[in-house]
Amino acid sequence: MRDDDIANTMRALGHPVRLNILRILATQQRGECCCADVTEELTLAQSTVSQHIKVLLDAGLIERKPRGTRNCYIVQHDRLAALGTAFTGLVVGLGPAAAPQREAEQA
Amino acid sequence: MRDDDIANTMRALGHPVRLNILRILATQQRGECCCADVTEELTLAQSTVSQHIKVLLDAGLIERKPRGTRNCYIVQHDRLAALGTAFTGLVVGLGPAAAPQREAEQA
DNA sequence: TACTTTGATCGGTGAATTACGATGGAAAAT
DNA sequence: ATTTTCCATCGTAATTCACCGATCAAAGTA
Repeated sequence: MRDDDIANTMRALGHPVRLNILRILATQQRGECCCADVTEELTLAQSTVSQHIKVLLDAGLIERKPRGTRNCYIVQHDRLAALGTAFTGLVVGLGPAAAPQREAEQA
Repeated sequence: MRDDDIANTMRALGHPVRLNILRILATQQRGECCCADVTEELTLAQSTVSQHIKVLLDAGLIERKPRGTRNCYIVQHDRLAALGTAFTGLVVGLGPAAAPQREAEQA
């Protein structure tokens, strides 16, 4: 993962609403979670939510899964793990301390 | 660390130039590293570099240390560690897998 | 064949970001 | 005291972001 990628993914996570969306997606994942579900938990317009979702999508942090008339989204844990790894590498490279370290992922 | 903080810090890291600055700061840290040093490694204007530094500063990722006529900057490893922890917590909260995990820091 | 639901996408607006050169002020050197 | 060095900050232009309402296509339902 090179700097541009890391920066991109970081930026995708660099908005509270998107962190929230990720969380909503994760917690409701048992039942599959579509755009409408997310929207109704966030006081934002559907188009805005859709746009945030697109950002997460482009960053590879979630995946679209068409389900009949609706689109469900699932968190890409391996992508998150990859970022964790990259971050670790970065921080390790940065010096004496503070190296988060991932340790497990994708089924 | 709440969502806003995480998002802010992530956004600060969400630019390749800033990742670079962080790295430059870290590697040259033996000698202390000031704005001019950074600037001459990046094909960017001094004012632009200064601005990027300010972003990192505001995010608490680096610290300013006045050294006579110049300002030196040092990476705040504990802050990086804090972000690592927060990220870990987030990812853990997000589900089944992929939990980066930090394990050491500040002298 | 309508009609509805879902959600991506378009167009627009205002705010923020990124970049630059120029200014100004503080400390060091002369 | 004057000059030089360093760099934060200001002003500005171009770009991107965050948000909205409106629209349109696809798939399901009547």
